[in-house]
Amino acid sequence: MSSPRRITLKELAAELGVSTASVSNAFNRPDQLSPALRERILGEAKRLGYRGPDAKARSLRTGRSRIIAVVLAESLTYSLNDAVASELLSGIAEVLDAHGHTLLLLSGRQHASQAPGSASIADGFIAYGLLPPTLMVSADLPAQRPLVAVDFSPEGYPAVHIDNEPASHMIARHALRTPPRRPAIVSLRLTAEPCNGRVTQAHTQLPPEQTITRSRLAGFHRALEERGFTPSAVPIWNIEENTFEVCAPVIAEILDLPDEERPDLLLCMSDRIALTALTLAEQRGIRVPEDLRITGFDGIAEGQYRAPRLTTVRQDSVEKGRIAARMILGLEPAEPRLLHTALMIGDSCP
Amino acid sequence: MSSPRRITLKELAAELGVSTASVSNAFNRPDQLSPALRERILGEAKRLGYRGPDAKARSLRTGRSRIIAVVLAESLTYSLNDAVASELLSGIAEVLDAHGHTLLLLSGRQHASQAPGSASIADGFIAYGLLPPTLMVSADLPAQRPLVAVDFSPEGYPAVHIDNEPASHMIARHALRTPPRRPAIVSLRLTAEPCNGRVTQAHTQLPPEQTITRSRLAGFHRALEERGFTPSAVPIWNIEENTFEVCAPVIAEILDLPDEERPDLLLCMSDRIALTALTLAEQRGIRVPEDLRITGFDGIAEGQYRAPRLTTVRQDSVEKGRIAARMILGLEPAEPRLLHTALMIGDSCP
DNA sequence: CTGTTAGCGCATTCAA
DNA sequence: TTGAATGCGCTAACAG
Repeated sequence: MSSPRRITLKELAAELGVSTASVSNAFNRPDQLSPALRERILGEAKRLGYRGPDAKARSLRTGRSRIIAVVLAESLTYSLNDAVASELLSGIAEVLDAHGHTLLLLSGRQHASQAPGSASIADGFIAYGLLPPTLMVSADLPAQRPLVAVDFSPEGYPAVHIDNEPASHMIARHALRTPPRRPAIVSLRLTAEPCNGRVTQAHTQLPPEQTITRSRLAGFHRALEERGFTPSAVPIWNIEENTFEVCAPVIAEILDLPDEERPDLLLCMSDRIALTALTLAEQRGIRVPEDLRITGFDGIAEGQYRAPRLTTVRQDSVEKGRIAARMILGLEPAEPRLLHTALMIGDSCP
Repeated sequence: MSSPRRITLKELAAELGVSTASVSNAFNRPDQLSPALRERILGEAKRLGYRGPDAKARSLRTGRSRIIAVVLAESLTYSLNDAVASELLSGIAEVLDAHGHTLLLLSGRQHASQAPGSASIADGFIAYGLLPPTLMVSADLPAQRPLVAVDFSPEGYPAVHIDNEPASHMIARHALRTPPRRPAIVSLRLTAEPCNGRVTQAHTQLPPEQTITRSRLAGFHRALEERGFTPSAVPIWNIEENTFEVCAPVIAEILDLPDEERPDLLLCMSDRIALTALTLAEQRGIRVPEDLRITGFDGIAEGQYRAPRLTTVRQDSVEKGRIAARMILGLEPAEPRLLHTALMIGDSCP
């Protein structure tokens, strides 16, 4: 079965006895040729199975591919299963779609090792949570390609953020209205060295521009201080990956502490963490919120459908994606943006 | 701010006083030049900010882009929020990543209208749930590009499926062991005309090759018949989109029927539908499984973490994605595949 | 081991 | 309104 090589524009032109320019125009600039000829060309094209100009050649020639790459910090496998990342992608996809662009998914890891090539096909980049290594080959060089950052702040590029510190302060403040005996914090990727468990003095924390976690922690700490707690005395457990599987053992470690040591308030940095805590607490017969109050962060749908409903901070990740996409398409100025969040008081921490 | 035009391979070669071939080889075929020269080239490249061969030109020249497109039946916005579609994408991404390929996301709709161009950049296609219109420009033409179908069966292409009919039969058989008084079916995109509500004789059903729903219905009906029910007497409600928002009103309609008409068994064609039913039943004080038994389909994580745990059929969408990806990369023969499913007996229908 | 050369398929000048 | 010519940046033959 010899593949009947895809017909080219040139061949189509030859077949019709017209110039390649006319065929090109028939597809790209209808006003540049007579309707009659255009119709004839399009008809013959369809008859011969010519589907229009080849994207590879077209993008080489024009320099534009109508492809925007999204570079994700985590693996695609992980990101696609994360509600927040998925929502971000939804928002991006919505805008790109509406403007005839398509979405290329890259992961930071893959990107670094192999296939450093396919990146340069994109007209622009949206980076989520980290700066793609291939783009910072030499940091002192001027920005070479349009890039918008989401949830981190690389120097020299516009970034879209939510108000992490105030949001965290707000929810912690709410939670602390009812004074806990033993508050605790469950953070997400806070430490420089991977750590699934209790954070100690030995751990160094990631720099604030590399992780939103630091801002969230700052917000928690400010609220704790205001309520008369000593922030440094409040234990922190850390989690490296926002999945049930990774969260569960850490949460179990917390919940299985002796009654007199077990926290009665968990300030969690994501809804996934909070939901895992909710599930494991249920399994152990720990009552929420009577014995244990839990707060989340993100406002993902799953946390609002189940009972008890999660007390959390809602961030609009879809909108974050829309804005990033509009920026990269030049539909709005590429300047730093800060989105606001909303406190959602559910049943897990009334 | 004049953008310092990206340096080209040719310019780099000139700068170094070597041929373009050597530079190309330095990046693509290390064994084709002396380590010394290669090192010199790579060093200078880094110094000048040359990131390697341009993907656009490279793909034109070689004919391959290392990009695989996934064409989704629904909008990207929808698909990215659907657990099953996300899992499929995860599986695909996992394999593509591992082999240095990247993932281009296309939606059937967008694809049809605009940007028919960017599709031809892909080396191959994985179509989920529908045949991309641009690919069937003339059906009688031989298959022009590698394509693998998932969850539907276009003529002339390999397809990856699960055993929908036996799986549905299996779960319905289980559910009917405890004879219900009033069983009902909640289907997903069963009808040719969009319908969110009760399905009547006036509705025509989609042809089996276009929707897996028909197979699932057949499985349910076979089990009903075996248990002495008249399939045609069992009411069907249909839902067009697998989201809480769209499911909720239809489920509400069912649950708000007078007690003596309300079904006491819901055979749902997706976990999302079943979970919505679970949530709405809870809100109404309808006890599951005492007053209402519910079965799902898919085996998504969300259904297994919550209480009561969903009785469902688990399909491995991730593996489905892996297989499709391996086929499109030529890592395994492109022939029809049928994946098996597993009955998961939870609390919603013991 | 290194250099020269000829396109990949197309969009866009410019001339007719 | 149409056609001929040029090269986008690169890789793969081939020649040296």
